[in-house]
This record gives sequence, C-alpha cells and structure tokens, in this order.
Amino acid sequence: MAVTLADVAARAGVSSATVSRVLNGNYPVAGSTRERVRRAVAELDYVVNGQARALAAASSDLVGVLVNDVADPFFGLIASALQREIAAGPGRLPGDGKLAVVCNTGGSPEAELTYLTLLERQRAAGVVLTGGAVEDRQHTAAVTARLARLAASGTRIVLCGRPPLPDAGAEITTIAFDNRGGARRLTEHLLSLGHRRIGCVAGPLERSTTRHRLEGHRAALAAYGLAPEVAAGEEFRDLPGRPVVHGGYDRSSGYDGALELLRKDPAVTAIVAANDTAALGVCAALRDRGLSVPGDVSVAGFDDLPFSVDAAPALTTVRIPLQEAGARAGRLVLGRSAPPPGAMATVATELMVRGSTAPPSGSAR
Amino acid sequence: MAVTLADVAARAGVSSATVSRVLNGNYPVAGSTRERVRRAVAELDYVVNGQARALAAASSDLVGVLVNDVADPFFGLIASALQREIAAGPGRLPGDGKLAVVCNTGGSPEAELTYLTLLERQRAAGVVLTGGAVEDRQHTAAVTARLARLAASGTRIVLCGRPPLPDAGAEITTIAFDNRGGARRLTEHLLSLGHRRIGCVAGPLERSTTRHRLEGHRAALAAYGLAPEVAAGEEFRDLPGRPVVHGGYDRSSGYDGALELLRKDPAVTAIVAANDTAALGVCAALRDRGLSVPGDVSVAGFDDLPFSVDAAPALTTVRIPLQEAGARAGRLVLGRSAPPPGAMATVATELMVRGSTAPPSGSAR
DNA sequence: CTGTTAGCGCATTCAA
DNA sequence: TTGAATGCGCTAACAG
Repeated sequence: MAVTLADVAARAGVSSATVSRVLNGNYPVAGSTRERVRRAVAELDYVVNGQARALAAASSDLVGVLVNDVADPFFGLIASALQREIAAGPGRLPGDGKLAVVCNTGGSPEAELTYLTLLERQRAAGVVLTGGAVEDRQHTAAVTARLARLAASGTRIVLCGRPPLPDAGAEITTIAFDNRGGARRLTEHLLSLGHRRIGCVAGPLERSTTRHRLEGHRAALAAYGLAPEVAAGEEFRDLPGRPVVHGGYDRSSGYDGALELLRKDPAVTAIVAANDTAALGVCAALRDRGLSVPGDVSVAGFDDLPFSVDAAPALTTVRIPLQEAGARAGRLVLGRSAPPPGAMATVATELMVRGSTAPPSGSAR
Repeated sequence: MAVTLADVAARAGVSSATVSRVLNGNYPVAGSTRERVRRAVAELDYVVNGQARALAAASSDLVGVLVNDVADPFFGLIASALQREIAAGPGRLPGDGKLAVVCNTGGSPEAELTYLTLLERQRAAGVVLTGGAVEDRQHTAAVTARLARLAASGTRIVLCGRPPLPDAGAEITTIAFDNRGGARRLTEHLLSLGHRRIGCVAGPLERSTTRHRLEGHRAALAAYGLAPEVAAGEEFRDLPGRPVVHGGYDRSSGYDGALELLRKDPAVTAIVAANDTAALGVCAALRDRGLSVPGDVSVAGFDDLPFSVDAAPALTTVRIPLQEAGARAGRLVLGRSAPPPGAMATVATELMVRGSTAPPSGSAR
C-alpha cells in the first residue's frame, strides 16, 4: 500500500492538516514542525496522490495539448516549447509545474472531441488546440460547445495556429498565424521572378490553414491581374481553370500531388506546396520526372521546418515562429501572461528566399 | 458547478450506485433502467470526474511517455505510434482508451526524475521511458528505485530504446535497439568502400546510445585490425588516437563537430555522425568548407529519419523501426501483449546505403 | 500556529 | 436487480 498523508502525520506526530500545509506551503507553520514533517516525508518516501488532491481542491495540474501529429515537426516544435514553458522552472518549487498531456488527434475530428472529453473528465487546468481547424459547420459547433463548457468550468483554453472561434465567448484566447499574408508574399516572390503558371499542391481544402494559404496565394495573383479578387465574405473555392491539387501535409501527398499537377498542366514553372514536408515530396517527384529544381520548376514550401535549409536545393519557404508561438500559448494557458487585446494575437510570418526558387527558364531572353 | 453522478441519479430516479454500474458496464443492470440512465446522462451532458473515479477505484487512465525532445522526429515517431496504440480504437468504447502524457525531459536527468514523481503522484497506469539513458551511476540508481516503486504499486513500466535496468526486478520490460550491430554494419560498409580514416561526430558520451554506437563502430574497426578489441566488461572509452568528437544529437552539434574534427584530422575521408540530424549539420559544415559529399568526404547518419532520403545527397544511415517499436511499447504498457521472454526484446536495425557514402577519392587507382 | 471536522465524486461493499 | 453506506486521500473551513 502506498504511503498516505496520514502515515506521514503519524510519523511526524502532527495532524494530517499540518502535513498538507507544509507540503503546499500556503499557510504558516512553525519552523521546527515543518522540519519534522519534511523529515517524515523523506523517510517514508511519501508522494502526494494527485487525484485526491485534485478532487479535494477541485483543480488539477494537467494541461492538454491537442496536435494533429506529434511526429510532424510543425507540432513537435510547438509542443516542445509549450511544455518547456509550463513545466517546473528553476525558480519554482520542485513538483510544482504542470504536466502537459500531448494528444495526437491524427487530424480526426472525432479524436479531437474524444480527447476533449478525456480532458474534461480529468478536469484539466488548461487546453491548447494547435494547428488548423477542420472547417465543418457541425464539427465546429461541437468543438465550440465543448470548449465553452470547459471554459465555464474554469479550464483555460488557448488556440494556437488556428482561427478564433467567434461564438465561444471571450474566454478563449487565440494565437493565429498569418498564413494568408505569408502565402501572399510567397506568391508575389514567384510572380516577381517572372513565373506566371504557378501550380499548387495544397493541403486538404477543409482545413483552415489550407484555405488561408490559398487565399493569400489568390490575392497575390489578383494583384497581378491573374485571377479575380475574392470578395470579402464570399466562400473560398478553387478556380476551375487553375492548376491546384489537394492532398495532405505529408511527403507522399507532395509527391503524388506533383505528378498529378504535371499531368493537369505540364507547363507550370513553379509549384507552391502545402508545407515544407510536402515540398520535399514535390521536389522528389520532379527529380524522378527528370526535371530540375529550380532550373525547370521552382518549388516553395511553408513553415520553415528545420530540415528545409538542408534540402537540395534549400527550400524557399515562409517562416512561422512556431517555438515562440508555443511558448506564448503555454504562458497564456497558465494565466501567467495576460491575453492580448481582443483575446487574439496574430503571429507574423516571414518569407525565406532560398535556392529552390529562381526565374523561369524561358525568362533569360 | 459541474454535473455529478448524483445529479444523473436524481434525474433518472435511481441511486448513484446504479448510475455508476451503467457507466462502467461491469455489473448487471436491467435494460429499462440502463436506458433511463443513459438518457439522463445525455440530457445533462454528464462527464465522469476522472480524479474521483481514480481515487475510488485506485487506478487511472494516464500513461506517461518520457522523451528527450518532442520536437525531435526520433521521439516524435515513437510517441505518435505509441499514442495511436493506446488511444481508444474502433472496437473499443468511446471514452475508453488511455491518455498519453508526453513528457519532455530535454535530456535532463533531474527533469526525468521530476516527471517520474509527477506521474507517480498521478498514479499513472503505465510509464514508458524512451531513448538513451544517461549513464551516471547515481542517476541510474535513483531512476531504478523510482521505477521499482512505481512497478510495485501496479504501474506498468516499459523501456523503449534504452538498455535494460538489471537491478529493477523483472517487472520492467525493455525494448532495446540494436545500436551496436547497426553501427558496426555501418562502419563495415565504409571500410569495405576503402575508407581507413573514419571520423566520428558522436553524441554525448554519457548516453547509452552514444556508447553503443561507438562500440559497434570500434568492433568494425577491430575486425579490420584498425583498433584493439574492447574486452567484455571493460568500460568503454574513446581511443586517444582516433578522430572522435562529442556533441549533441542536433544539427548544430553536427556542424560544429565536423569543423572540430577537420581541425583535429584534416585527412578523414568519412564521417559517422551521431544521428541523421547531426549528419545534416556535418554535411553543411563540409559544404561550407568547400568539401563535397561524398566526393571528398563520405557522411553517414543513424536512425533513418524521414527527411534523410531528401537530403542532398540522400543519407546513408541505419534504419531503426521507431514506429513499430513505439506501437509495441504501447501494447506492452497496457498489458495488451505479453512481455517477451526475459522481459527484453531487441529490435533489429538495417543499413540503408544511399548517396552520401562512396569510395574515398584516392581509391580510383 | 495547530488540530478537528467535513466533504470533493465516485466505486464498492453489504443488504434487501 | 437495486439502494444505502462506507471510504479512497486530500484540502479547506472552523475552532482553539
């Protein structure tokens, strides 16, 4: 049987309440008593029962972090920074610090809801949802309802890298990424190099991240008169004429997507990928087709994941400060930093021009 | 205030015990009663309180997964597969399924112990420790003691990718990686290509993974008569004469390590890196020094992380089936699969020869 | 400053 | 098949 508070109390010759006070340090206790209790704790190798504590105090030291895929560096970087932030730091008590529960949804809406239930059941202190949202009215409503309830019961909610949930009340803080702006600058870069037939190997259309990146892309094209403007409020849709294919955010989606794109439009001189991982797949497909990057086709990624700089050629991409965002989400979910005005902050993105993009081959006239 | 069992019971016109029975389904309840309870649960949006349940039942649905760094794909792949395995699957009840708590130790022994305390406090159902261990007698003893206590209190312990803990009793199952064999085959590959001056940009010497890989490396050299055999039981140590430098498992360690290595021994024709990530850094350093890979220097990695195939040139490396290992660890920690004989299994590694290794330039005679 | 007393919400006896 | 009663280990009033 495990050692309990009562055992420690007996050993130290005090009441269990006193032991509790010493442990939590939130109440005055005489120095000598404290010493005696400390010794008893050490001698018995006592470890608090978190469940009992949580039950009695109606609080918990669990923070849930929902990610699409831990194995994806995009989420890994966010989660890692977040966890570093909420774990016990140097100045804080040992054993203080929250436990981050990293939950892999695999991008599945059902898994997302399941994990939210599990976290609600654990009375989590906070929940952070990372990455793009699935844009399905019904699912959004379900998530919103769940989050609203969690927030109402005192759980802090932070959205990191996903659009705000307007109907969920002001309880929910959002850290959004400027995917639209980044994508726009990226496409402008390609246009300024002289590219006119730019293909997209995009992510799944139902994800907000995909949509925002495509909107940015379209805005750049529109500025060059190559596509109609998208009116505000209008639902986004792929233009029938344009070379766009959809897939996942993984390498093989990039590979397959590039092949499909070349089939649809063999004349593309540049390809914008869903993210860096997919861009690697695009490059591999082009290589296998005997096309050189950027000689025959320029390729651009997104996110600026660590390996992008080591790809061949190094990937032109859009940098998102994932670690900073994760750390900030960590501070917010602990209530250690004040929410931004409007409960919403947008993280800027930065165009990183590298070797995978160049003027189209015909442009050396 | 949150809805409790009692609320549901009142609504359904039964006792709370009955509701509990319906929820857990481990006791006969009349069909009509069950239906009534189910409806009350749904109407009230009731969610079990995990803490209270755990306290009363003396069990929990948390599984701790200790990793050095979530942002590192090595750990990401293990954690992702593990979590997929322990989460509620299709055939299982919704709300069943354990929560994986991924804990980032950052490679720090103190953090490792802190997290073990936190998990013990949560009365975790299981704990998986992944990746190489820090080989410090005192720390090993402390971890062993902690794990033995956890095991004694019913927590299942699995070691994944780290050597077995002999003194901890048979309660602990180990899934070890054959780092030694893989490293040996890798070095043999280089030797068979004709390399004789092979440098190592290794990981931290105090980590078991580093040591095992260096031992395999040395064994290959010894087989070619290029280094003395290491006697069994002898403590491993770097040979004074050999070009070996130590660093971390990250890219910049690889970069810095390669520069240092070139300073120590400009004549190396091949470099074995701590892992693939470090290998990318090594390649970058060589490139910056005007050396070509594999023209001037061959480079090899370890782990076969996803990006290795897209590096320029593609990395020769040693594949570890991380996902399979993670999934297996998941099954073991749930007790869903029987432990291997001797409570220990070794996962085979496989040499992957790609473009980053070639015969030394002088060998074309 | 310290001890006593009630629960926190649930699972699980023991009766009925 | 169901209900009443008890306790899991701890925190938080409330006294002293």
